[in-house]
Amino acid sequence: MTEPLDRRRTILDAALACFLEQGYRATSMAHIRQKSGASTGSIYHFFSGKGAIAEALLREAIAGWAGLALAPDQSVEEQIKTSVGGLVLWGLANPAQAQLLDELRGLAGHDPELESVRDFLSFGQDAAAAAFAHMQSTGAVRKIPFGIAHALMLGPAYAYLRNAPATRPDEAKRIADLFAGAAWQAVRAGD
Amino acid sequence: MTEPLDRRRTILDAALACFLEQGYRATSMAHIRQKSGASTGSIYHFFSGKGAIAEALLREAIAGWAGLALAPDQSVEEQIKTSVGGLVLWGLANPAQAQLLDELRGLAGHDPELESVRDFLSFGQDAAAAAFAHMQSTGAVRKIPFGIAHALMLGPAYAYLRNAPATRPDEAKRIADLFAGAAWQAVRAGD
Amino acid sequence: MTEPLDRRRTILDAALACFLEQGYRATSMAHIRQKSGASTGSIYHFFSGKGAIAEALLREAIAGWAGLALAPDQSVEEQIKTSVGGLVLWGLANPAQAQLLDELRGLAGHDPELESVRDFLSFGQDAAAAAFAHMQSTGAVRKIPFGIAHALMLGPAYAYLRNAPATRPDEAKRIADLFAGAAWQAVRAGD
Amino acid sequence: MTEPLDRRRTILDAALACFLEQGYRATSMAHIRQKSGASTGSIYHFFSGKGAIAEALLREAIAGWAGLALAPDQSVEEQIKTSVGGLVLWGLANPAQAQLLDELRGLAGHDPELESVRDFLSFGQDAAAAAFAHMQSTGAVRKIPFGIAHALMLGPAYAYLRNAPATRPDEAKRIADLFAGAAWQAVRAGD
DNA sequence: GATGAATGAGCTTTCATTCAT
DNA sequence: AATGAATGAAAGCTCATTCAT
Repeated sequence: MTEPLDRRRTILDAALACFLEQGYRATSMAHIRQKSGASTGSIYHFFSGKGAIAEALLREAIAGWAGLALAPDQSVEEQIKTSVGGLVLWGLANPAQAQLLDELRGLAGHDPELESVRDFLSFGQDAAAAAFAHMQSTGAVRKIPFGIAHALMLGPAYAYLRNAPATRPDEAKRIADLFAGAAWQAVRAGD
Repeated sequence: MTEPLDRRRTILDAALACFLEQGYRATSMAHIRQKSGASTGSIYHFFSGKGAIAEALLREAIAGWAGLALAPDQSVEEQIKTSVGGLVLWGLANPAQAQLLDELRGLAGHDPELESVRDFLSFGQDAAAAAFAHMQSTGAVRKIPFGIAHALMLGPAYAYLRNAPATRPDEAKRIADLFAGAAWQAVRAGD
Repeated sequence: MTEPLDRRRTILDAALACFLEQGYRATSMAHIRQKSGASTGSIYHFFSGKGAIAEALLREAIAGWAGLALAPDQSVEEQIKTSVGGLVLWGLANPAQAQLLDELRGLAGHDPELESVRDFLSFGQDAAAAAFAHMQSTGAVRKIPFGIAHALMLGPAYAYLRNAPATRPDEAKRIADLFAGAAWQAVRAGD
Repeated sequence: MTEPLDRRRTILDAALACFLEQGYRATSMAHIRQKSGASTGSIYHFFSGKGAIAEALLREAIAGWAGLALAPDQSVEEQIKTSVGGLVLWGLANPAQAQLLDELRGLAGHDPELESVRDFLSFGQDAAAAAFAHMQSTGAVRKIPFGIAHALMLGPAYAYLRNAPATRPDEAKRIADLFAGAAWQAVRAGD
């Protein structure tokens, strides 16, 4: 079997490679076509456009990073630290995907072809906001608007990952703990 | 003289208006031409391209925000709080410019036509790194790499300003203090 | 049996709906596929292409309108009035189909994929020409080329139906009589 | 001067040639580009799109045909005969342009890129309607809706020109008179 | 009878930039 | 200083049709 079983998979892989190499904007459908070996029509048979490919990749990338809200038996402190630390660990282990995520987050605000990406990301935000509201109701975290809390917790991680140098796994663990600790300090209920 | 004295000014104003309305990427030279009333040739007489217009606007925007390193007679705590708080105050008072700054920061990493913007921004980073190194040498702040410290201090502000709601001046002050305080807590020398 | 007996019928109905909604040119095979629920392959199993679907629909539409030459025991005046009046009545009662007929008549002249439609329509013309030649041989109508006579008789009806407003049945009868009378006046043997 | 003075003119001429040869729909911007020798950008510098080129050509074509309402000192009968006969004479003398007019009239109803053509044509209709209303107020023509009168007067001419055979000038005069006479008979005030 | 993946030429349009005047 | 005509590569996307299963 020289022919790949799943053409859709081939296209996604090629697109991811292109996006990581040159960025989303600089990647044209022609690039993806050449890299994947699929025809133009085949690509559009599976995806409605460039934005839809990005969205599919983003869903996969984020599925690879555990997600903000999970493990309900953890303490609030552990939940937050796990979320933030997990993001940093994932980002340092997958720097290219993290940069893609960052680029798409930036572009989604302005680019109509990334509307579905915008919706997808804001959906994640809503879930996080709900989880945080619950934490506030137990008195575990500061009574501040979610927008501010979110910025305090994840802003440093996003900012760091944007320009992070290559990092060895053991270092990555220490850095992740550092950001996780800072996030907790920033939002824990005041003394 | 019905003709404005400074054509260059007219072009910059028109470009800023376009960038704020539609974003940098979605703004074409034709848009700027129409909004400014200047001819294509005139625009290229003053600016070498779209990236150069963006850079000029960015320099003006950043000049409007005091800058990281200043007032050498302040304490380290005051310096950091002033820097971070000042960024937040400026961003809440000039939300459109703050969004432009954010968009350009994101694009500069990938877009060749924004190379000079990238250089300009990284120059600011270098100055900030030097100032932080000095603070570390006095023992006032944690001994962590500048990249991490920078992310801890300014990451939350950048993240918040990206999606910040419209804010009244008195509220803005409180929010700025909140981010300034958090930045100081995150990097002050450990207890 | 949830599946309809006649897939061909389903496809024709869907295609007609599409053509009426958006016009023939703007309707893609994909539209027909979606509206009909049939697969691409199924459509091509029954029809050799988009033009063939149009032709099939046109045959049905025209079958619904009695046709030019009929009822040989009528007087020439009645034959002509019946033909023209019948066209107008049919067109006002089926405005959407009439518009489709008009669109296809216009396109068939230029579009290679509508060659069979062109042939079909010109076949009708030939029959009408023969009938008219017979009328001329009896001295009942003017000795003018059929092309001119045809334009005089049916031109007004086609022109009116193209933009006709919605019409109540009783009004339609009066309008049809008006066009029928004018057609007869235009081609009857001169006084 | 080998270089044409007016690039816009060159483009229009090339476009007209293409439209007449292959029809509007079958003509691509690439065809116009090749035939005119102008670059893509140059074409779009002068025209906002294919529809705008068609509109410009249509305005010229119609300007070449005197127009419905003119010479106010003519009798109503002369006005109508001049209009209809003039259309036929023009159409037989310029069969290609007449076919283009016909094609565009047909397409303008459905094609969004011909919206301006539709507006232009309906504007002409409005003027004709006003002129006809005036004729009705003097009692010279039948009291029938303008839509019907318009179809009676011009429908035959349009229908004939669509398929008209090549015609010698002297024959054209006779045919034009025939259609003009029929138009007048169809709408003159009843005896 | 039926499916839908695959094709690829072709489409209109955008755009930053150059340069003769 | 200023003009605007001219450039042409590149973009995202459509679509009728084919064919192996």
